Amino acid sequence: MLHVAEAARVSVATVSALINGTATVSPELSQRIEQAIRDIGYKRNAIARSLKMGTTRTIGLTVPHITNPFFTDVVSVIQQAFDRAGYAVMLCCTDEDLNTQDDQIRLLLDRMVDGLIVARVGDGAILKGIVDDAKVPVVLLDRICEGVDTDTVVLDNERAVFDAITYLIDLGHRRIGYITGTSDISPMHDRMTGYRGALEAAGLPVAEELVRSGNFHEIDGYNATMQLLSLHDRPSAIFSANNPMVIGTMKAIRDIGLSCPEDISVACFDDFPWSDVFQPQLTTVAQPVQAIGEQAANLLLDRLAGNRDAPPRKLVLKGRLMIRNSCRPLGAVVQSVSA
Amino acid sequence: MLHVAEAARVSVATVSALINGTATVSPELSQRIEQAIRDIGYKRNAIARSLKMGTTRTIGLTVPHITNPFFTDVVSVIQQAFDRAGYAVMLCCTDEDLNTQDDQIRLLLDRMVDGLIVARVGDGAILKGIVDDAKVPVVLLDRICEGVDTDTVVLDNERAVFDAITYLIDLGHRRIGYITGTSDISPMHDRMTGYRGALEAAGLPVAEELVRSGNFHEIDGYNATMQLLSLHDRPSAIFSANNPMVIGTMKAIRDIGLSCPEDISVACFDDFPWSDVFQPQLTTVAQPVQAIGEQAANLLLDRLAGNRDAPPRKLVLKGRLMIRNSCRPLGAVVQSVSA
DNA sequence: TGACATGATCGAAACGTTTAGATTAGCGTT
DNA sequence: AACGCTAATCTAAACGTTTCGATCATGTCA
Repeated sequence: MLHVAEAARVSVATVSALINGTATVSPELSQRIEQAIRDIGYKRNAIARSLKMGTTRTIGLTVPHITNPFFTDVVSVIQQAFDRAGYAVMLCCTDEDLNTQDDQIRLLLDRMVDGLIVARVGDGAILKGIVDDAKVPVVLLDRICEGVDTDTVVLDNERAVFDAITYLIDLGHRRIGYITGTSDISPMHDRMTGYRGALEAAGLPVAEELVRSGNFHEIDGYNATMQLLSLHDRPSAIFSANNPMVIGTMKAIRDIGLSCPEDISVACFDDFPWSDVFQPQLTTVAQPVQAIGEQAANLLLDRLAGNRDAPPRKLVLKGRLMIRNSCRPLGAVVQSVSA
Repeated sequence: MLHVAEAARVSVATVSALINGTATVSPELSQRIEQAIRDIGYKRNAIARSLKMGTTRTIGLTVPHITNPFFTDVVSVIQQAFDRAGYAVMLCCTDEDLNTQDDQIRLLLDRMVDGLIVARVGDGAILKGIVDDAKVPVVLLDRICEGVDTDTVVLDNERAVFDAITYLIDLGHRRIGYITGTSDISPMHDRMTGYRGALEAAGLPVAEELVRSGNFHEIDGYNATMQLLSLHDRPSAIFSANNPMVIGTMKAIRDIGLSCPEDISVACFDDFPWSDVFQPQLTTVAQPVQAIGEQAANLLLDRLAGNRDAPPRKLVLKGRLMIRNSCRPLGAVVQSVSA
């Protein structure tokens, strides 16, 4: 900018005024300055600007795994929304690890991000501190965090799983295997509650040997399914509370020589693009990814636009059961007692 | 930092020296400073540091669509690699649009990213300028860019498709539909060359009505497939040069009442996690995503580590044909003349 | 014609770091 | 006792912006 000012024989203040339109500058000088900018190929240094202004027009986004199709979609939507608003997005993957998440949030804050969208957080100490100190606005996604009071958008996980399990019960299934992630994060907890709730509502016992938990990855789903299928009284249906793990489930079913839905019915959480073109077409609980991403982005953009003092807003969205052909009716259909 | 210095009754220079270890500071002062840092909860401002140092420890990454599973995986790998190295990653999606890409690269450069990984670029004017002016190191991914001479990692697209088409020919297919993206970017061009090459090598004619191009999206694949299937002499196999488009292909086949592989064989570019658990299990050309991401990251990290003057390095990786059951043998198997 | 508002421009401080060079104190040599 | 050397610390400039307040010319009104 100094060079531009010199070339145009004006002060840097005038150049700044012209660029930002913060003051009127005469047509004559305007032209000289614009010419100089072109000649020199001047580009404003956003870092210096950020330092002075205290804002970076950058937000931080952390998710557990970008390869989980739910997060892939959400990241995509959020990225687009902020792109439109002129913000850059710094992306971090926490690998479901709390320490990693804290480190990354620290990294993002050091870099002075203007806001944060955090998906699937555990009870991160750092996060709690940030939100309490009200340094930058934070939006929580997909997960409620104990004692952290800030904008949040989550799914009604309990209801979604309740509906899915009830659907299986209505089909006549009585022994329904359930595969969950580690239950210390709220969606997993709530989904589990939905599972138990549906069984209880139908007057069915909750058999603990039918509930298996893993660490969100395909291999965990594989192992869990292997265990379920080798029970002497094996389940007639399996619900996987996590998308990557259901791949493991399908592989285990295949490897053990069974087939879906003939021998065993399968349903899972999170829809994916291929779900209705291949066989079996998986019955899934679809999250409204577009809405989730947009709402999260809007909440944060609203705060960034200056609406700092409004009380925390909690959005709870509904999942949708996508019924396809991976679950088969079992004997006589019994009506369950649904809420 | 000023507050810390005051609290510890030292100069800011001493604080800086301690934090960065750039000079020895006495145990006495060290302790006072560390105490002050804890008391105040001081965190170094990375923006001010960047301004002074001229480096942000941030890189820019642009891809066409993060929802394309190939890019999802590559982004994931790259993100991890830079995370390990202490770099932040700014992610942009170009939606296959050249102007968008130029805008985003400009945005990233304004923010003083230390380096750039650009995937699937067209002949972006901005990009050419950047690389030529040698401001920041750039690594090109998945795509060669005319006249831009910089580190690159690409797949041997021609060979990969050549092999896939040859496989179909070996199965007895003679009329093989081919669905491509817009052919102005090199992978699409090279894949097409592979297609034609395989047909020619087998002494088969290239029927232009069997080649359809779309704009990378599912709907384009759907439309293209509909056209191919309504030809009076329809193809016995379809190869889709892009992953999202093959979903459209499968849907079109289903909607028209045919089935794969019984009525029509299908293969495509880019593998995905579900490919071997559902029916039909798609035969695909798998790219070594892990290696591609890691190599790209390493090339850039190497430049960032100071190796600026080494001549541009071009890495060409091999695809792998994953043969599954979506392509069926057709009549007598004929040996093609393969290179 | 003097007072005054208006509009255009500029000088300089500030944002929070890093770092070169200056200063000071302590200590061993001669 | 004067000297130089080393180690520890500090002062101040710089990075590239934005912005407050000052300056100055010009036109308007009484």
